[in-house]
Amino acid sequence: MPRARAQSTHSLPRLAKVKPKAKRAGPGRPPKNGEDVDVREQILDAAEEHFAKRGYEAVSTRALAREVGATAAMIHYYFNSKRELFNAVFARRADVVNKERMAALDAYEKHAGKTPTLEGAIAAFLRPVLARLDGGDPGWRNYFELVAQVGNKHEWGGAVMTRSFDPVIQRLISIIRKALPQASDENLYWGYHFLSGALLLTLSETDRIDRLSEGRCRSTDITAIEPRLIQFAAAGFHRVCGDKTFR
Amino acid sequence: MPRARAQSTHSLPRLAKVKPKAKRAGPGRPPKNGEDVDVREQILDAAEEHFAKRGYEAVSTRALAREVGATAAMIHYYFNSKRELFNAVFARRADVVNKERMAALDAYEKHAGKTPTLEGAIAAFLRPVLARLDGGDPGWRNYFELVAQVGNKHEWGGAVMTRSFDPVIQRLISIIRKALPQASDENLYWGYHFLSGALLLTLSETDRIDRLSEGRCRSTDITAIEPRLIQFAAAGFHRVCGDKTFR
DNA sequence: GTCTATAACTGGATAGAC
DNA sequence: GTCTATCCAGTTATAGAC
Repeated sequence: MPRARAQSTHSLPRLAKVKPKAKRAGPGRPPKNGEDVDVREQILDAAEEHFAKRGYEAVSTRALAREVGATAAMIHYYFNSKRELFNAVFARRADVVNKERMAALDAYEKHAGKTPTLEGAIAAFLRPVLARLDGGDPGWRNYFELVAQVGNKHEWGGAVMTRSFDPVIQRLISIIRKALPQASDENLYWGYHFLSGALLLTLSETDRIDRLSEGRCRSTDITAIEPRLIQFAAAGFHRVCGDKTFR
Repeated sequence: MPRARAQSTHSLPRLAKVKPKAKRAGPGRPPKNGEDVDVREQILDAAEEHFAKRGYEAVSTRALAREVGATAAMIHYYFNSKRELFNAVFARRADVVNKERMAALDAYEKHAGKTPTLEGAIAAFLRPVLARLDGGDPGWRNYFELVAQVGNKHEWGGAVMTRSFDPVIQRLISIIRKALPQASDENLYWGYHFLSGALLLTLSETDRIDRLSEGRCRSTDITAIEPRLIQFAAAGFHRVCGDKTFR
């Protein structure tokens, strides 16, 4: 039962606080202007980190509040409920990465003209994600860890991922279809399913492969992963979509 | 929801304690002998189902107990703690599938002699898992869903998966190495990483691909997935392990 | 906007009767 | 083995002071 949030007029004259953090925040759409890192953003960051590392259910709003020096009441003030906080976390960076991916795919298609390659399309699709994984920003790494978990969770995987990422994936598949004009839709979608699994496991950055390989591979080594994933997936698509037994 | 037994029959009719249990179970090491479907097994089944569908943290021991007509105290009697219950759930079927996979790989290597193929080795590795996914047993489907979640969870993925599945994976890689004698260990492990991701997403059985493909593909359609995954992964391994730029 | 206080409830775990 | 009763720390969420 969503209640109305407090509506504060743009008031300024606040009692002198020891710590003037935020300018002001309206309901759900707080200070856009960007100097001080406001509480809302800090809550999103903390939630992102802990949802990713320990799972949604394992994290309490109290603990999140404590971490950013606020109280649990503040979380409800900004987000109404824990579940809506999760949705806000998930959507925040999805918009960014979707735009970038879409632009990369557009640019690639333009550049490739009528003869796009699988490798080129997949590379354009992966780059915006892998670049941010590799960039050292812990916020993005946490976010992608969370995506990996959600994508492999029966309860949430279908709906949440579809809502957030479908258009850009259909765009990718439309380019691959040009590279493999003889491929059936069924085979194209299965190809994407396998690529998606490989990518999600990469995003989760468990140290599984580190242990398995006794240190030869590191799950954070994007420089090693990126060209290999592109080639692996491209070869896989070719085989699946070209094999007569599947047509 | 095939819960076999009705609740509140806990008076007596079924178990006459004729069974001379070899020894009285200590905590966590309960009745080994096996005619009657005992409470311990029912708890494991219920835990498997709900941990898989909703996640470890979201499930309470109380709710599990209620579902099988027992009390929360019983869970602690058998398993000592919630976390040990999880470990028991995870280990129970891992042993079964590991034995079967190992046997399948042994049989394939024997049959293939000195010229094993990637396709053959991967098929032998996948079959014991996909057969049980396809078999309609909800227990196994729940279990594999759980594996998919754990495998993509940063916190548990590395340690839990390693402990449970490493030997059989090393066995798989040793056969693939014979099929690709020029491949570096690094490339072999990355190849497995991608295959593993594709498999885990398949195990999670979210209806993601169903939605994305608008019904053309169904995430439960093992008959469609199995040959495609084999070919996709085999082609991917070939490409990654044969590409000079990675050597 | 941010706090304290508290409502209303659920969590895992244990003691001890039978 | 299985139950009831209990402990108590923790949970989300809300009310209302400032």
